[in-house]
Amino acid sequence: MVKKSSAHHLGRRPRGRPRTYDPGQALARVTAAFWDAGYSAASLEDLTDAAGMNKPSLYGAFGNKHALYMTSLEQYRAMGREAMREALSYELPLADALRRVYTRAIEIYTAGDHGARGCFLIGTAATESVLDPKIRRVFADGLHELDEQLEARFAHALEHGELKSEIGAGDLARVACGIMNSLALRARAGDSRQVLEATAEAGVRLLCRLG
Amino acid sequence: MVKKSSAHHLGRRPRGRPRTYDPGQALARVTAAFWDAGYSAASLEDLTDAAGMNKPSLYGAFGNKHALYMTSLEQYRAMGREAMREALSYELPLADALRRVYTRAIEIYTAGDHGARGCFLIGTAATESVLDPKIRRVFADGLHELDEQLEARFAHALEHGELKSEIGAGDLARVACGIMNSLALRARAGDSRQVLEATAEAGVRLLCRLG
DNA sequence: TGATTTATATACCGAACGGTACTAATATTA
DNA sequence: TAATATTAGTACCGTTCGGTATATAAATCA
Repeated sequence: MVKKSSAHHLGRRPRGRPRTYDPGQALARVTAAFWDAGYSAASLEDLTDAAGMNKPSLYGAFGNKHALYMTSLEQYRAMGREAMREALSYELPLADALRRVYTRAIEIYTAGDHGARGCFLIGTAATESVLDPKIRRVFADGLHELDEQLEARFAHALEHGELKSEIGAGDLARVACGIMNSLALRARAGDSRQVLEATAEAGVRLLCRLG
Repeated sequence: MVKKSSAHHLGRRPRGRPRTYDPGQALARVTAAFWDAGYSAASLEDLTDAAGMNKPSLYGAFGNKHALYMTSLEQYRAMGREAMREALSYELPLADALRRVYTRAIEIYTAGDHGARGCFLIGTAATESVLDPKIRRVFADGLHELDEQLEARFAHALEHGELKSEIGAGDLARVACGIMNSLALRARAGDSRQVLEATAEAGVRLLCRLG
């Protein structure tokens, strides 16, 4: 694993030969490789090429392939959590907040050197989830975390009279999350940005009882 | 590929040694193996074990691993198309028709010897879709085929005054499809049947303007 | 400057991969 | 029953897999 000595942390160089890579950047490039190919199909050579590191260095920094992937997933979840937190405004009207969420999601899902890749969790962890309980745990946690962020926003809207619905905040959140999941899948399937945006807008209208 | 001689087709035994396997059943078992592990992680040994066939026989019957997977996908799509066609009644009210669609989907998604596996396309083809254009084509076609089945039903409802909405049938269909996609992902993530059913019901209500 | 520490780089390991010759078995046909 | 056709089964092919032993390079510390 990547260990920072206190010396390095304080600005003084650590003892041995210095790294030629930035751990966070290397991990992000590894994530990109996993994102394209999936966990099983991404070979260690793909990953070292992406990271610009050789195998022993990569192993020394992040452990074996499985541990590296788990770390990749955690980094992605942290990014996604923050992106959603920023987008899901409590000051904008509910519909506008949801629009920001979907717009930001579409940005993430359609980026990628080899074309749109959707959501990293959905695109790679879902496949492994049946036979790998640890990956399933992270995948499920990722879905539920978004559920909870959305549920809090819907609960706020229901409590403040911004939205009237017989459907509870939890169920509204799961539907809203589902629409986002669907954007991820459609992006990976190659659907156009226009289709993604239209689907998101229809979802917003249904959820907010507009139109 | 599996070839049937005209003699066999007419009930007369073909010339050589007879098969000890049923091609359709073997393919279904291969599908189950792919469904659990994904395309890349399913080894040829996994597949032969599942099918009860040895490697040369499997190759002779269906071609190489990629061709076998494509055939698997096609068989699944045919099953799914028929299941949706049956469930999506034009005689029942729209909400009840959608309920049947989601109920049938949940049945398929939660079956599986190693736990719920979701949708075969979403659980396995989505991952490969970025780097494999042929798989992406089948994956996208699968999504769009369901879109069209649903769109036709929504268009029918709008035309016959069963549903009033400013949102077009196409967008309604993509949202309805998205909710089903989300059921597939949540099933694979291990969510309970109860959660899946509640999410589906909330989707039906939103789509049909109930509650 | 020599010892120590840490990272890089090469070369290699045994195992598993997808795929295939080759042989044996089992049926029809002539 | 001999010839032919088709399948089943074994054993093996070269390649790639994830992972590691070993040697070298580059820094600090004493």
